This record gives sequence, structure tokens and C-alpha cells, in this order.
Amino acid sequence: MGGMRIGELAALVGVSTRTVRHYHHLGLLPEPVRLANGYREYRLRDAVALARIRRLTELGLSLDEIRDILADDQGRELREVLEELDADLARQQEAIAVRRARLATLLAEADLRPDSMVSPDMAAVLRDLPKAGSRIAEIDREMLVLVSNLGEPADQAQILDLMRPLTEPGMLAQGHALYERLDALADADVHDPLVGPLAADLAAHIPDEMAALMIANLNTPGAAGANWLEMLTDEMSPAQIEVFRSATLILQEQERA
Amino acid sequence: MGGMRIGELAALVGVSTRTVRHYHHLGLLPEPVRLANGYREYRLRDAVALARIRRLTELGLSLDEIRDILADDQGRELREVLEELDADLARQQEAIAVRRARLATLLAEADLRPDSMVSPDMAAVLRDLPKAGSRIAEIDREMLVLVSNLGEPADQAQILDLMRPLTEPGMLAQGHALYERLDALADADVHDPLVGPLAADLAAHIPDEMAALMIANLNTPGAAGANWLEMLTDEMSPAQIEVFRSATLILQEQERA
DNA sequence: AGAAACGTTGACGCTACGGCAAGGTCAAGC
DNA sequence: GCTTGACCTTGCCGTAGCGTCAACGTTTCT
Repeated sequence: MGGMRIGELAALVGVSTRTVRHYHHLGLLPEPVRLANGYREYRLRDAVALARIRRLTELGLSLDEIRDILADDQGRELREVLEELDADLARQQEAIAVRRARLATLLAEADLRPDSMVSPDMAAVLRDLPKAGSRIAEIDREMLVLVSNLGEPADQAQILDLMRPLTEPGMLAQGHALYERLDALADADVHDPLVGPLAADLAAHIPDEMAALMIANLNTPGAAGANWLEMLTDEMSPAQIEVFRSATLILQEQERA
Repeated sequence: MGGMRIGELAALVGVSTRTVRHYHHLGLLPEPVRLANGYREYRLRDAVALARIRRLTELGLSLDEIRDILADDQGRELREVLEELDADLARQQEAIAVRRARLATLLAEADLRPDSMVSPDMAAVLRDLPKAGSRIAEIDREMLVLVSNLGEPADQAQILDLMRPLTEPGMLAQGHALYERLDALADADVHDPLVGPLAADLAAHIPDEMAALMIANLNTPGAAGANWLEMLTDEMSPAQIEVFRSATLILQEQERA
């Protein structure tokens, strides 16, 4: 004679009572008649309706979409929504595949250093920078990591090309010495006597392509790539900035000759 | 000299300012120093940290997981989490593939009737039931749809086997006649004189396997499959229930003979 | 009769922010 | 000097689909 109560219905269809009430609240499932004590009394048709909703949710439809389908109540709408859903699922598959591919390359390189995840080439460059103690080297490191995380692959390749001459065996020791001399100017005055010689020595070690970039930026500030150079100078002391400005002028003279 | 403000940082890394503040709120990104006017002032290292967070989120890590990684700050934790993440993504791929497969079959059968999505076999059975006007047929229809939506494939196959004899060409007309006679008992008394003959005629049309199931349920109520039969009787009038009970007794007698 | 297992409504929690409100600050143009 | 517009600040509400109390009434079992 009587029907089911909410717990039986939920168990039958395999959902929680909370879910059933939620569907009532959203208007997906009509509220059944109430018994004298206020309990909801469900019939077979309610189980059918609930099971239908369940199947649609399991396909990945949102409850709003399901309500539209139920309201519209024609196969036409359903087919539209399902086709759109399939396209959406295809996109999701693609996105997941991409992420898994990136994960796979990350996991393949066992080079999971805590501070960053970078390409092998970039990792090699980073290895050649002074490990600690040099503030300027640290800035360079941060810059490189940032570019490798943000820049397009083309940008990264370009930066790597710019850096590569500096990582040749003969350069390394001299590079470290330059870093030390730059660090020594952290609190120095702009007119410190060490600035001039350091600028000259620095100019002698800058690769040609990088020199061109620095000169271009000196003459037309705000051009492409200016942000990055600006951010570098933001981190340096006035004396250190002066070293680079002076070195750039030297490079410009050399180029004219 | 100075660093960036929040808008520059956000634009540099490619997120919204809201996102940056959100990360501050969650403790993912340390709050930088404030200028005299209250503005946050960011340095290069903040951009590096933010970019790192971004990369991890794009891989699919939750912000909580990222905070754990940043706190623990060792490649070990990172590797663990990434491997777990990969496994999770694999599961998601599998789930999506399953859903797309089901969608494909649904879309392939152009049989998207508004009231349900069932297997072709089940659709054939449903087609043979009286379309409208018969309450009992409607109950049967609901029952079948429910089973096809909820039951395991094995259950569905069994139900289909039970129903198949009833859908043979010769049976259809008689079945419809039986439905009509059952419907006529909707408001009848249990002792209505039509009950006896209808029970006899009904018994003559029940397939053997279904008869066995009905008999078993009569003798040991609450056994497997009892829910479904109980739900059927829930929807019927006392006289209709009596017809089935009586028919089951007749079948039991026949079996003993 | 008391406890366990149901039922009722209502409200907060979760993710990763988006959007809006209601203001304060700053550079540029009139 | 004043307006305009583009920034910045904090804070709160909304999202999807329920899970999980809370606080309380009902039924059922022992």
C-alpha cells in the first residue's frame, strides 16, 4: 500500500538522502506527498526519475543542464547537450594528456631541485653560477628561473643563447671573479674608483649579442625586453648600475670602431 | 631602486591581482613590504615564487598541496606528490574515456527517447507494452526502466530473459487483454468475482522462470529480488495483488504436478 | 521505557578565485 | 586647484554538489 521513505529511495538508487533533498531543493525531483508525520513518501515513479537524474549526472552533466533537459523534455535538447558535453570531454582529455606529458618529462629528469623546475639546458647554466654568497649571481639566477618559467620557448632559447658563451670553461673562473667585484660595490658610492676598471673588464666579457641588446636598451629605454633589464637594475645598488651603464657605453664605442 | 606594484607583478606572471592577494591570504606567497601608502612592493624574488606557484597549479596541484610542497621544501615531497598526481590524472583519463564511450553508444542509438536511455533490447520490450491508458502496464514500464538504469548488466540480462517470452508475437494481443482486465480491478474489492478467472488466465501466460521466481518469493518473502516485487505490489490495488497471489498459488500447484 | 535509527529544516564548509562595494592614492590635463 | 582615470586597499558574497553538523521530532527494537 505505502511507498518508500527517503532512506529507502536513496539506498535503492544509490545516493545519499542529502542528495535527494538537494534535488528537491533545486526542483530536479518533485516533492512527493507527505505522511501525517511530515515524512516524504516516494513511489516507484520517483525512483525512476531519481535514477534518470543520476545517470545524467554520471555522464558529467551539471544539475542545471539536467533541469533544462527535464523541463524541455524532448530528445532534441538532450542530443544537443550530449554532443556539446562530448566535445567538452574531448577537450578535457586533451588537457589532461598535455599535463601528463609535462609531468612525465618532469619526472623523467630526476632533476627535481626544490627551487625550480627548468629545462636541462637551463639547469646546466644555473649550475655554473656561484652557488651562494653572491647577491648579483643570485639576481641572475632568479632572472633566469623567471624567464624559464614565464617566457615562451622561443624566449627561453634566446636567453640560453645569450648566456651560453659565458658558461664556456675558460669563462667560468673569470665570471666568478667579476661577480665578486660587483658584490663588493653593494654599498659603494656611484663614484667609487673601482667602478671604472670593473666596467672595462666586464665589457670585455660580454658576448656580442648581449652587448647589442644592452646598447639598444640604453638608447631607447622602454623597448622590447626593457622590463627584464629594468627589473635587474631594480635589484642593484647605484654603483652596480653605474658599472653596467659604463660598460654598455664602452661596448657602444667598440662597436662604432 | 623600487620594485613592482601588484598589478605589474600580476601582469608579468600572467595572473590577476585577485589571485596574488588570494595566495597571500593562503600563505602561499609571503606578504612583501608595504610602501608608505599601503601598497605592496614586490621584488624579483616574489615574481619567481609566484611563477613557481603558477606552474604547479597548471600541473593540476591544489593550493593546499602546493603549500605543503613549499613548506616541506625538498624535492622528495615534490616527487611523491607529482607521482600521485600522475596516477590521479590517469584515473581521470580512464573515467572520461568511459563516459565518452557511454556517450558514444547513446548518441549512436538515435533512440534518445525523452523518458529514458536504455539498451536496445530493453527498448524493444518497452515498445511492446501498451503505450498509455493502462496503469499496470505503466508500472511494468517504470519497473523495467528502473532496473535497466540501476541493475547490474547481469541483472538486466536476467530481467530481459524473463520478459522475452511475453513479447513473442502470439503473446502480445493476449498480454494487452490481460492488462485491460487487471486495470479493471483498480478499485475492485478483493473478493471481486473477476479475480479468480483472471488469476487462472494470468497463470497460463507466465513463463516458467518467472513463475519459479514468484513462487520462491511467495514462500520466503524478503529473499533476493523481494524489493522489486514488493515495490510492484506497492503500486497495485488489493484486488490486483490478490490476482497475482492467486496466480502464484496456481503455478505452484502446477509445478507440483 | 530507553536507546538506536530513522525523519525534518537550516546553516556552514569546501575550491580557487571573480566580482562588487566603498573607499584611498597618484599622475596628468584643464 | 580641480577633475578624471587608473591604480591600490580591505572585505564580503557567489560559485557546484553535496558532506556534515545542529537541534529536534518519530518510529522501532529490545
